[in-house]
Amino acid sequence: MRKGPATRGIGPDEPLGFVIASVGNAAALAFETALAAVDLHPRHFAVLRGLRGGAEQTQQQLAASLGIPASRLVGLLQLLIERGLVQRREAPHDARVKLVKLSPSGLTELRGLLQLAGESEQRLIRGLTEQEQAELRRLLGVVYDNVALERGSGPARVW
Amino acid sequence: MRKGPATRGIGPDEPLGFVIASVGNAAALAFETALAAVDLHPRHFAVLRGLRGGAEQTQQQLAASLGIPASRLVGLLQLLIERGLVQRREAPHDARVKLVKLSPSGLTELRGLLQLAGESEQRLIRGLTEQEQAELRRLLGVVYDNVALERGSGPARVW
DNA sequence: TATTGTTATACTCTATAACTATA
DNA sequence: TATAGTTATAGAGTATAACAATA
Repeated sequence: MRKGPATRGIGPDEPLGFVIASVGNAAALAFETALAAVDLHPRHFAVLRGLRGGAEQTQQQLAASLGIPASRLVGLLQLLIERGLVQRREAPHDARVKLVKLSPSGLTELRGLLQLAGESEQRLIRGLTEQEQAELRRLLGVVYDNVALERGSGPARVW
Repeated sequence: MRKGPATRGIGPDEPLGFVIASVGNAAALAFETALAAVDLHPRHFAVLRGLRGGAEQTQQQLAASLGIPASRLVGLLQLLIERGLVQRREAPHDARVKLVKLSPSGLTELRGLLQLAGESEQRLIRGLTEQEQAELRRLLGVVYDNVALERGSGPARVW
């Protein structure tokens, strides 16, 4: 043998950019699969996550913070409200505005989903020591910053 | 301040799985943007790449190796043939079968695209030493293998 | 009957443009 | 006029099913 270092399934001459992209895609798919077990999609998770602070928000605010058109939020909220995970009421001072927030069971659900995400993640990083995990996070952080630099703001949403 | 370690744009408590996913997505987007400059999409690049060996293949073979339905390959090939990047002929022994391969200019084009990918990648990993790059590759390789283990085969295609 | 490439169909996801009701 | 939420519309991308030619 000649060099040594040992990336097995991955083709050592595979461009690193492709490796990052395909591993990232696989990570997203793994989480999507995990979420499917509770019949949710990552985009619903993202909405719940956007409400994690607990405070009431207008749909405009929430949509803006998620980086999606308000019209798209409508359908996502509909499902979450049907399931009792999100509460909605008319704003007292302006009948046009609606305020949404996480319901108590929505908060519980969100915690469960984060747990789920953690388990999915554990399967991804199985075999890495604590130090290696930290190093991976640090290195990806640099890449993340480079991307953020190249585009206007931070990397786009995954879903 | 309280803890310290220093992933800047990224939120140190962001789950590592999400970090991988969003960085990977950003890498894919960056390459897509780079490809748009020559009016191609990553999926066309993938087809060219599938033909990189130079040997003739049937469309069935090519589609299978790319993991897409043969019907989907039709449109992709159409564009590439129009541009003279791919050549197609009827198989001599079986009139149902068509054989495709990279044209000479297609090979040139592919080399240029790989160059483009390399430059895009360099912008991603800017600031990492050679050693850090190798380490990142190694760590991602482990994650890659974990994913490959979890699902049947290797991580899915990016596009 | 079976297979190759192709076309038709149907479905999902998306953004943008209307629309309504308030202000 | 302007704004919040909603619904309608249109477009892209996809997989599957149907199809025509050949084996």
